[in-house]
Amino acid sequence: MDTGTSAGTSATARNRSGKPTLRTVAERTGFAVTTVSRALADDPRISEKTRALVAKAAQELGYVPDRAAQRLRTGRTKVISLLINPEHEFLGFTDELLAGIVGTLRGTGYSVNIIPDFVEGDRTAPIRNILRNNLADGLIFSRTECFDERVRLLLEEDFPFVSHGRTEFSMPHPFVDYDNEAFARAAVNRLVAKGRTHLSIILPEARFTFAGHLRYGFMSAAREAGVRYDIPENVTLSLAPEALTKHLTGQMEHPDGPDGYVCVGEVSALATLAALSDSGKVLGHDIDVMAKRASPVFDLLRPRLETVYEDVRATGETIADLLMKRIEGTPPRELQIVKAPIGDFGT
Amino acid sequence: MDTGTSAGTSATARNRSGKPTLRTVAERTGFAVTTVSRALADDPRISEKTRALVAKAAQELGYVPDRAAQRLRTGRTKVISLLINPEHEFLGFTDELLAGIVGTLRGTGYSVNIIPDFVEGDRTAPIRNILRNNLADGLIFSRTECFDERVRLLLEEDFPFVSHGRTEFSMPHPFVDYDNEAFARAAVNRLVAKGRTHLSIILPEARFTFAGHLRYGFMSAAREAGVRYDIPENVTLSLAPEALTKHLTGQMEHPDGPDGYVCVGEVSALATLAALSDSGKVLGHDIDVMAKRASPVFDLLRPRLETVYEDVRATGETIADLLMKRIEGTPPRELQIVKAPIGDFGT
DNA sequence: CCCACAAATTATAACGTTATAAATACGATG
DNA sequence: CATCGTATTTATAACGTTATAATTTGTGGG
Repeated sequence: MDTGTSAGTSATARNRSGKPTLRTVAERTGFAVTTVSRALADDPRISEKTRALVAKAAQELGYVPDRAAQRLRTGRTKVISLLINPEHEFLGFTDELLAGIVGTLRGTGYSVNIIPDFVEGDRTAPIRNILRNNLADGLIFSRTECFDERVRLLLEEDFPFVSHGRTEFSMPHPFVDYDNEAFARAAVNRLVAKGRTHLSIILPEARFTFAGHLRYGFMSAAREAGVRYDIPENVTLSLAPEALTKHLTGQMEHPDGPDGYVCVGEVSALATLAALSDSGKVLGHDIDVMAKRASPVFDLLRPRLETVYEDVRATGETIADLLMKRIEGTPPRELQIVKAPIGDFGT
Repeated sequence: MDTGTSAGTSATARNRSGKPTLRTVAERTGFAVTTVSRALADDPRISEKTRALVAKAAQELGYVPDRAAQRLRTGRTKVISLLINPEHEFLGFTDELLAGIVGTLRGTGYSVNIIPDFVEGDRTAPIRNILRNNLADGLIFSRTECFDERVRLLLEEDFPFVSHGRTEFSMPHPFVDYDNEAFARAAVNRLVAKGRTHLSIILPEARFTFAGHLRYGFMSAAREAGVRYDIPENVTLSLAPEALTKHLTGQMEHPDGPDGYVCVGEVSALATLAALSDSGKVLGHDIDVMAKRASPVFDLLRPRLETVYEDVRATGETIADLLMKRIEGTPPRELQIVKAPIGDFGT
């Protein structure tokens, strides 16, 4: 019986910090701690009536399970680790990815834990640490390489993860990627349609898988269209922005330079616009530029570029979603998604 | 005695997952679990000799303490929570702040946990959750308001935190802020020195403390210089970027519009440049713009703006630093830092 | 050689949870 | 009415650590 009037007056057990535990709920309801634990987990071995009673009492007491205790007992951390890189081709890449991930994980009980992924040196070190110390139930990372050590290690250890970007391993693993080949093709085609005959692109470092996709899409579309193209060696998106600008300016000032550029991200696009300005060329007249944008601030750039959209936030949401499924046991082969470019150049 | 040759062959206790625990180290060394625990914590009650022996054995076995168990026993989580906001006046603000925090916390054993801070609704909700579930040992957040509910709550609960930005409460609390008043003053002075006589600025929403600092610096410097100034009502940095551009374009097209702008961040600066372009005005001729930048990509903007630098990454480092000190007991009054603008306009 | 006292180590319990095994209660069956 | 099987509940132990209290060891003084 619940008196209803004596809330808080009974001498129910409370721990040192005053927070209710399973024991508090047990004493309040008269059931054993084990029963309460099971009732709250909706264990079918506990009768419906008891489950309802316990749920009500827990609610009234404001009981929430202690994460550390659950973790110690079960070995599950309810933590997802995200490896973050300091550098990206997009501005605010991490911001957006994180927003997507965190937004999706909201209400699942999982929290997101940030681990720096300093690209120099051994990229598996932070992962080994997570595995060894059992710091997370799942892992997310980006800047995936063709033969990514991290993927190899995680597959070996059978640890749940979703990568942003594919690898070239034969063994399937969960990933969310963007169709960079399609993007590059579309950009080339659009430049060709505008009458451009000499195209160029600055690629990411070759070790990253998407560099290959971009290169393939760019080259094959250019060949099919029968236009000339240049892909500079030794110049990648990893270079400092000013170095990119300097390179592009030099290229543009050359009498026989490219008249059409494909830009893989915002940094690249800004560098191209700067070079355009520095070399005195006029967008749409001397040169055309097609870019991929990931953030709405791109619309603030002048002169306006023709772009398609890569929704990094949505990517984060999908990644979180797939990771939850992976943790629940869905096989890797069913957790591979390639997102199409959004929108059409020039609209 | 250590045979030296039988590494791994002895039947030392290992837990289910095969990871060494205190017990493993205890059996290996012959000491009690308690002794090992203390030895590893460099407890002076344990003799030097024993400490060395235990340390060596732990090292050899690859022992690392179990976080969940420590957390359950001590109540300390070794976790720092960071509330992140989806919107900011800087591009990649979270990226940079996070990089600073995570970089500094590296090697301290603390990890960073991300909590979304959806500005609509009750901003204390996520914090209450952290307090109730004991999910962290310390808290970091930004976008601090003059009378910030979060600060009030955390002070009340005596929970360690460092805010990015001050409040106007009389009770001291730890914070790291940027001297926005000095920035605004300097920007105004520079515009005046360039002969500008009618200045404007778009401020953050008034509830944020730094809006007041900017306003005060801007207004008082303008008054002292005896120049006209405009601060639009109902137009704040919270508006969508296009709305900002539209507003600014309208202002610039007005025959009696401002001839000098102070921009508080990159979004604002980009909007101003876009408006400049859209209204056909020329930077340096019709209008001058002074901005605060936080990222190196700013250098890619054309036309080039005169800027000072706010180092958000360094801010993150300082915040993490202060938070560690706060957790160790340093009083709040000693943990208040205001960072000066870096660099000089026009250099 | 015994005792007091400090130094060093150890035993025990507890943090809050869940897995395992054991114990009840409840009908239905013969 | 004894018995069995099932449904429901409970007792016990354990996850790996650290705080508290108890014990052992060592040392110098009388």
